[in-house]
Amino acid sequence: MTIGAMESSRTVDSGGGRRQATRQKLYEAAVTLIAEQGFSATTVDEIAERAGVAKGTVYYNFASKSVLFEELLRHGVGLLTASLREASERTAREGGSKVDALDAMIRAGLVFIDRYPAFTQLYVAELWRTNRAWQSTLMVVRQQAVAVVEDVLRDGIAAGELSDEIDIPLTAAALVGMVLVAALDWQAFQPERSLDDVHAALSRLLQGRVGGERAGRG
Amino acid sequence: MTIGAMESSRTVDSGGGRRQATRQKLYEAAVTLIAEQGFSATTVDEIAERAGVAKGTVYYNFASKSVLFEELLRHGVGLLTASLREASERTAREGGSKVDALDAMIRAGLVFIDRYPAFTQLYVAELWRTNRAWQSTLMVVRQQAVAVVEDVLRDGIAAGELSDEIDIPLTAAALVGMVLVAALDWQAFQPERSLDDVHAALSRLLQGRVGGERAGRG
DNA sequence: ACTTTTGCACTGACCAGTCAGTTCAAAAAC
DNA sequence: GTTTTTGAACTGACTGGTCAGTGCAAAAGT
Repeated sequence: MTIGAMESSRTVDSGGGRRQATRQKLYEAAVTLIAEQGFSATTVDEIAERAGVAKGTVYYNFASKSVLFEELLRHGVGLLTASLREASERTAREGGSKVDALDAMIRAGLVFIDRYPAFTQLYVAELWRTNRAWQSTLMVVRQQAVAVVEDVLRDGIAAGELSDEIDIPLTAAALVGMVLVAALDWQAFQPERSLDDVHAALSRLLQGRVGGERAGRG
Repeated sequence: MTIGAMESSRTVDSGGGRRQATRQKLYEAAVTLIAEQGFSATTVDEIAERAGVAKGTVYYNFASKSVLFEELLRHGVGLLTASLREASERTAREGGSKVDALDAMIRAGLVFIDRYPAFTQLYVAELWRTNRAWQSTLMVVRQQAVAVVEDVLRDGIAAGELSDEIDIPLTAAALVGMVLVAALDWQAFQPERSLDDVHAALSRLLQGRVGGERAGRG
C-alpha cells in the first residue's frame, strides 16, 4: 500500500519529511489491520507496533483513532476516483465509445483493487454502516467515485449509444458492485486467476454477451 | 427482522417454545446492532437491553458473543439460500428459461435484502475479513448461496442457452455483487425507489439491454 | 570553534474507563 | 418439580487517550 503519496514535503513542516514518512507508515499499518479485523477490533497499540513507532506518535500525528481512519478513507478513495477518471478520459482521447470507457473503468477498478486490496475490503465493510462517526465522510467520498461512472452513463445516453431507459444511479451502483464483489471474491477465493480473466468475465457481462447466440451479436 | 423462522421446524413441543422465542429476540436485537456498529463495537449489554432480557439470559442461551453471532450468520444465509433455490425451482416448474431463473433469483435477492437489510449489511461487512474466528463459518455459508447461482449458470450452458465461454464462478460472484451493492445503495441512498424499479434496472443489465438499439457492439 | 538554546518528533509508562464473561440466589413460567 | 429467566455484583483483561520526559539537529549566542 502506498496510500499517501500526495502529501507534499514542503507544506507546513519545517523539519523535513520525517513526519510525513511516519504518517505514511501509520496509514499502511492501519489499513491492513482494519481491513483484517475491523475498526473497533483494531487497537491503537497494534497500529503503532506494526508501524514501528510508539503509541504516543500516533496521537502526535492524528487527533484520534477515528481521525486517522477518516483521513485514510479520504485518501484511498481519492486515488480510486483519480484512476477511474483517468481511464475514462484516456478512452475518450483515443476515440473510444462510452461502452469502451465503461470497460476501461472496470479494468481500472480491478487494477486498483488488485493493488490496494486491504483498502477495498475496509471500504466495503464500512460503507453501509449507519450511526458511525465517519458516515458523512464516507458518503461524500462514495458519491465522488460513483459520480464518475454516472457521468459516463449520462454521456452515453446523450450520445445515443446507451438506451435512454437505463436508470443512471442504479446502474452505476450495480456496475460498481459487480466489479467490487467479483474482485474481492477473486482475491479471497481464486487468487490464482489473472486480472485479464476477471476483466474478460465482467466485460462479457457488461456487454450482454452472457446469453448464447440469440442475445448478443448476430 | 424475523431472522429465525426456520428454528421452529422441530422442538415445537417439549417446553422449547419459550426458549426459542428468547433466542429469536436476541437474534433480532443482535442483527440490528451489529449491522449498525459492527461486531466488536456492539456490547452484550446492549444486545440484552434491546432484546428486553437480562444479560444472564444471553449466556444462558448462547455460549458466547461469538457463538451468538455465528448462529445468526448460519441462520440468515440459510434463509437466503432457501429463497434463491425456491425462486429457481419455481421458474423451472413454470417452464421458464435459465435466464428467467436468474432474473427470478435477482428478484428473490432484492426481496430478501428489502426484508432483512440489517442482516445483509452485516454479512457484507464481515464477508471478506480475514483473521476472524468465524471466517470458516462464513466461507461455508457463502459457498452455499453462490452455489445456487452457479448451478443455474451451469444448467444454462448445458442447455445451450448461455454462452459456454462464461466463467461460472466469476460471473456468479459478479451477479451476486451487482444485486448486493445495488440493493444496499437503494436502501441507503434512494429508499423511495420501488423494488420493481431496482429489479428492472438489474434485469436490463443482466440481459444486455444497456446498449441502445443495437445489442452488444459491432 | 564551541557551547547553549530551541522546539519538533517521538517515547512509553500510566490512568480512568469499558467490556466479556462469571456467579448465584431468587423469582417466574411451564 | 423442573426449566428458564432475572438482575446485580464482581473480575480481570484490555483500551483510548494523556503527559512528563528524551533525543537530536539546526539556530543562536559567545
